[in-house]
Amino acid sequence: MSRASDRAFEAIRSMILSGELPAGAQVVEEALAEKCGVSRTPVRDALRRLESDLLVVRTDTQRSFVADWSLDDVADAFELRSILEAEAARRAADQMTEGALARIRDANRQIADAIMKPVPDVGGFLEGNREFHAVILEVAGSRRLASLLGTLIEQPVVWRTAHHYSREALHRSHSEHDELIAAFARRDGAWAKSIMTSHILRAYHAYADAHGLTAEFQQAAE
Amino acid sequence: MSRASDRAFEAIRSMILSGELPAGAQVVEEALAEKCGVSRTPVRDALRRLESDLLVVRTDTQRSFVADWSLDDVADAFELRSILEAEAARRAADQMTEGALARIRDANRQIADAIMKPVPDVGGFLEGNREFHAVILEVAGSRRLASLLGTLIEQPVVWRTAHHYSREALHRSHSEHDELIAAFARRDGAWAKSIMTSHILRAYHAYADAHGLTAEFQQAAE
DNA sequence: AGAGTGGATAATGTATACAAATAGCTCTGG
DNA sequence: CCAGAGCTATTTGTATACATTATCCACTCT
Repeated sequence: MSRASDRAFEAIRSMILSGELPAGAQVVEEALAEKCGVSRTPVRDALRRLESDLLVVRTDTQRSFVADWSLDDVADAFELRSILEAEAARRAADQMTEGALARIRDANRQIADAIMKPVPDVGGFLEGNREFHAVILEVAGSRRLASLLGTLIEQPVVWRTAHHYSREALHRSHSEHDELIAAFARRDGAWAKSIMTSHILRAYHAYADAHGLTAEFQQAAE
Repeated sequence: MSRASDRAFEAIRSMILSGELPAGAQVVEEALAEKCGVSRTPVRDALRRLESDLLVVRTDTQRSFVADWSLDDVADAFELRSILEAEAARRAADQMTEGALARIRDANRQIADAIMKPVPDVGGFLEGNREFHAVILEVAGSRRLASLLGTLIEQPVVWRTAHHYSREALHRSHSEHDELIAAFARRDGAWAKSIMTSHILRAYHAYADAHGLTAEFQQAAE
């Protein structure tokens, strides 16, 4: 990870996720190269990787821009997630081990800690949430499925809008995780699948609500 | 498409799909550069793209190899396909238009032509099959879903082993397509979904059978 | 005034040279 | 004969210069 292209990748990625490079902004190789203190070569490499992570898009004439996901795109991503992860939950319930269950419980404990604070620790929530879902995918067994999903799940849209989730949404998410844990503990695949489906859809609605508000705020500010 | 990196991409891709670069073989930038008549720079670009298409994998120490999909990996890919495309079929049935239906029928007619020949035209079959499924995904409406699936569906494993499918498997596939068309014509989503699920699973079994035979032949030849 | 053309500007594509890292081999010591 | 250290050859990473292509703007011609 000490390679220049890796550093450039991380740097640009965090610029995008933090909003320093806003959605739709053109990304210019040389400007980023200077900013990262490397030459254009590793920056080009990093941009290709960000492109396959769907964080950057290129026009037909090779210009690169920060991906600007439409509401429909996001809806598609959530729908994919709900279909695939529900199936993963079903399989995970069948193959659940005590060790994995413990890791899942730990992840949800981390989420509990994060949301109990006076000011919710959104970073902690997201990290716990990532781990929670990652373990389920891992137990479900499909490595490629897991990596594909990972790309979608950690998309910047979700990341950025998580900060707009309401306190209620965070708590509801936590208690739904508890329900999933119960389903896993009983090895009840059908139950797990059903809960996961509504869990993801609820997350989508929380996103849509938050985004709607954000859009209004932005309009009002102009 | 006249860029050197595009030409390199196509050239290397066809080397892989044709078997000229066999699964598991190391791919060396400079060797390919010379072969393609370009410098290493566009070859590096092409390799990154092939990597995100899952045709090339890299070790932790940056060496690149032609992807060598295990039977389990292929099973995962088929499973993903069955889950996602079944859902797509359900949605496509609800939103089917006459124009799309005509394209689907055309695609299956192309398949019929290909398999009726004295020596089945596998290339024609694959092309018709690609179009058949592409239209369904298109009608289902999710662009990102479609592009993700496209990557998986056209994987080299499937491509290469299609030549080993039995005559019966090709004909069965064609008649299952006819059944799907009937389901679409009736706008019967549940039916379409159910047929699609078994259609994909049957394709997987055909693959597994063909692969098993191939493995035996290879062993016998050594 | 508007459409279209031309050239200046900015951005990306490509080649090449060199640096760094990895893999494979030989040689030594036990 | 095996294990391990060190060297060599191979391969990839990075910087830089130059070529190519796209964009933008001013200018002309109708």
